[in-house]
Amino acid sequence: MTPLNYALLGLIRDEPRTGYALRKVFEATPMGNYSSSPGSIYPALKVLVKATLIEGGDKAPYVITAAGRQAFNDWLLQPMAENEPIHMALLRFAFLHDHPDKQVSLDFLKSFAMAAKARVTGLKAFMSSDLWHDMPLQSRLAVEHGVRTTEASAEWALDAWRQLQRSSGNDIGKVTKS
Amino acid sequence: MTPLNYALLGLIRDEPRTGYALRKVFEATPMGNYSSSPGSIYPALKVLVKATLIEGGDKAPYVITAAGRQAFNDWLLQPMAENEPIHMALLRFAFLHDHPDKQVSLDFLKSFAMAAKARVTGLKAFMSSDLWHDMPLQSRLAVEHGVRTTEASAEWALDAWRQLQRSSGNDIGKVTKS
DNA sequence: CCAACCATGTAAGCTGTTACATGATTGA
DNA sequence: TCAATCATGTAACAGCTTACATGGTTGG
Repeated sequence: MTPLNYALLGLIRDEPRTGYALRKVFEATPMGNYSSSPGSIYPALKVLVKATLIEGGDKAPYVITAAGRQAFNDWLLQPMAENEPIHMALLRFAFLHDHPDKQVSLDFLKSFAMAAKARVTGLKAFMSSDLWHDMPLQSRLAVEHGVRTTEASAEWALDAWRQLQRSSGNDIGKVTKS
Repeated sequence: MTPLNYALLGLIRDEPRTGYALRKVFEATPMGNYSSSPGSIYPALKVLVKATLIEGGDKAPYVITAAGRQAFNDWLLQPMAENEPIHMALLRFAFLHDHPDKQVSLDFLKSFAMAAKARVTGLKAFMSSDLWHDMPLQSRLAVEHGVRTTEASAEWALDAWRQLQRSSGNDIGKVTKS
């Protein structure tokens, strides 16, 4: 299961879509990072069908299967690891939207903030090493960039936590949905 | 010429190194994003030798050639494009350190800040679109993350500009170097 | 002497991209 | 009718990773 596979699976979980509709999503939203063009999407969809995570596809929209839902949830529910690429973690977070329990999203954001802070700590450790002092200014500044953006990431997580916390409450409009 | 090729070329330009020494740099510094392990580095070095951008290599350190220096500079001296991946731009910036004219680095930072701001504008445009309002909170927050970190990027560029501006001045110790 | 590190390499495979091809449908 | 868009696909390649293999050198 590649990143793209999960992205596709998630979009299909949200609502049944054809391959073409999926491509449109990638074109129209910042999810475009996850590929785009036919050469990756159509083969990936076939893989998902073979793995019985989705079904459909003869001009009909793809639909997620029970197994697919299971696999997708397993993936979603892991906390963020320190070495998980940030865009991966964000993808997972975005797909937590229809999880019935808001607390899951809140917990995820906590783990996100922890991971980001751990990375900052790692970079700062490097900045105390011998190597650091011998580096030219431009190189040191480039590392600083990493610190700054990762700190911004961590702050975002905290702000997002607060926003989500005071948001309209659990699972509006999806009571007893199968 | 791949990202890794440029990273290797730059490190060899800074000082002659063996393949192993290059691997150590990737292991020991945040440049580790640009690969690591033998399977990528040694083949890449051979490619660079074949392209006559570097020479050496029989247990001897690789050294950059005149053609290599030329190619590397051509790559370095382009301003940042809006769609250039940030880590690429940062790699280029880091390698500007021994350019005799500090102004080049300053100009690059300006283009970096512009590119970052343009991206923020793009994201904000998306946030005014119809799609935006139909997106669930988590997805919107994920997009916000992009805004926050990209803004941090732009601010970094401005701060870096100031720091570089008041730094020790042009080309210390490299007057009349061929 | 043996573990650890120096140093280089290859083979297989995974992901994804680019570029192309195909044909149906729809609106001006 | 003709361009645009819907819709799907394949072939070729790029770039990198993992895992393995190999042999030399050095320090305890």
